[in-house]
Amino acid sequence: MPELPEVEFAARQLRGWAQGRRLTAVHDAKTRVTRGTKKGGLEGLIGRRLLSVERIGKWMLLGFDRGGGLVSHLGMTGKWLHREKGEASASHVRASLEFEGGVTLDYRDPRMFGRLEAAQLDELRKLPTLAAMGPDPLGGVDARVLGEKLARTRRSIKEALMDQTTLAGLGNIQVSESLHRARINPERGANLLSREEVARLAKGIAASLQFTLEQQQGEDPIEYVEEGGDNFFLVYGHAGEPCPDCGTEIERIVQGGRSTFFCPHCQPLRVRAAQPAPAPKAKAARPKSAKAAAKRPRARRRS
DNA sequence: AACGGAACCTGAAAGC
DNA sequence: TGCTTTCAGGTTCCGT
Repeated sequence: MPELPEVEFAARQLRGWAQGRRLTAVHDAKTRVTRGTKKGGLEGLIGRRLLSVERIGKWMLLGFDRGGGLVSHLGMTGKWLHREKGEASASHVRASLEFEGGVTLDYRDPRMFGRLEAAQLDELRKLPTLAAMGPDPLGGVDARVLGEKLARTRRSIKEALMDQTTLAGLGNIQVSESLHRARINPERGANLLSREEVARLAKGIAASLQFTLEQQQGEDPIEYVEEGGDNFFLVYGHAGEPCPDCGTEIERIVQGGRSTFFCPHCQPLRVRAAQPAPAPKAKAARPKSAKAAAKRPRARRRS
């Protein structure tokens, strides 16, 4: 699903496709995606030029001339698609923006967890969620600031990092990946991490975001892991498969109703002296097919 | 105030 | 084979 790297990629695509162009028409189906839209829907933006695309965590803020604004959240399944004139549109398109020069941008969102709302740009900035957003971790995380935030909560580190006021833009995937890189167990108390662990975590977060962003290149629309895209992640979606570092089976647990993936050997719950990795049993290969790699085990039914 | 959990939504996959 | 059930997840809302 779209998290910070995917939204950053989407923002760059939107700039390339439409920045500087004037909006000539909009079509938006009346779904909950555009719920909350001020009267007049997106039509109020017609005739205005797209000046800027800003990313705030997983949100995007599009700035138009004369103070116009459009806020976009991709939810779980949303994505912006560029469509040439005459090209057939995809399924589940909830809104379309037509710009001068034959550029049409479709907002596709099968599960409708996304959101599009037009209003004055300065009004949109005041939306409670946006106003409360924590620092942006792309490009580097201030370990001291992060440590101060974490010290104030007794939640698990997994749940604390999912909170957008801690850092803006981390989701279920990036949190699992970052904790693995930092070798921290997801169930550890956020306020109980050592200074050194927080420093490792800050580095792990930045590294994971950077790595994920590097996987998205070119003009092609993004394919999310859940859709069968390549699962290049270290632990996310790899339950039951060997840890890439030590070969131990990666585990899946549920925290706050969400899946967490981690390696019990590299990320022990109790800090202990370094132990040798279990005898590397003939380094079982990761499944090659994207489908198989993306698959995660279902929760076992109780009998 | 901080936290936990349900609701929202629909396609895909598992279960029967 | 085909119908039914379960599951995923970001944010919001509500109850404790």
